[in-house]
Amino acid sequence: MPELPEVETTRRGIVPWVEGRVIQGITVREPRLRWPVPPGIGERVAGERVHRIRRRGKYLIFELDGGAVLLHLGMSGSLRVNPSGVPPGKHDHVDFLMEGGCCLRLTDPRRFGAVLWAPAPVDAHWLLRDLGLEPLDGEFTGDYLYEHARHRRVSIKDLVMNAKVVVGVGNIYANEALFHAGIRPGIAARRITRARCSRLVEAIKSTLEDAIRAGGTTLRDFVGSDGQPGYFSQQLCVYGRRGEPCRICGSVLKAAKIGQRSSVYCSHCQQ
DNA sequence: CCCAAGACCTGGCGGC
DNA sequence: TGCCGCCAGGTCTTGG
Repeated sequence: MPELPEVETTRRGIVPWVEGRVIQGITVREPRLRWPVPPGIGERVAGERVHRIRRRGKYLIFELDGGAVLLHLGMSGSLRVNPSGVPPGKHDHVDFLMEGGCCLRLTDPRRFGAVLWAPAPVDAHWLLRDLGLEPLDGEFTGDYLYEHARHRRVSIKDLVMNAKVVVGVGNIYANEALFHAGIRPGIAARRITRARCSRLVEAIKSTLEDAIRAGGTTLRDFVGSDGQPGYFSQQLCVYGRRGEPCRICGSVLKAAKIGQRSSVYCSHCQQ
């Protein structure tokens, strides 16, 4: 379920093991991910130092000389640091063998993840170039959201999940942020006032920050990169709580399909 | 350009 | 216990 907080938690977990170290080689057991893992990627990156690991939306970017490895966890991916020599499991598709002997392992049962090479300038890569603002960036404001919302016929939930507007807001945190902002997920974006856009932007920021602080949400198959689960699931107000009482007013939470995705909301607290 | 729906995959769950 | 249909974190692609 990696959304932005899970990806950021993963990034922070692997930085001490990867940043500043040389990649000795890559083992690709299963190249059939969202896009095929490029056949020559091992030769391209072997012997290169990872200068920095940064995040853009839900992409992890390993910056090397002359380009970067782009990594996406899809819907079911996770990255772990293993001591080398741990036998791979069925869904352990790619290993990065690091200087010092540890092994960064990508596990992804559904294979919606990606491992790609992006030549410099990395941000011009076709997967990155059209991405919208980072939600935690100061440029992401109520006015920015309002300008993107005011002529759009899609629901406000679809709009905040649109990566061309703002990155990193997936189904879980869209539901949560709309609850905290008191906005029904199915309302047309064009009907949201500037003031409510501001409230929603603040809710998106605080929800993501709280989730990062908690180490992400634990759902089914996500485990933090250090092998420990995150704790944000204990703070979820609506996601996965259809039929349960609202934590604020006690009303039974309702569910609806919006833009093909399940949405849960409180019909009393959200208007 | 905008929007809705389809596509890619596997695994877990509830129901019978 | 076994099988079947449904559902799930994402997001690119297609067609209207």
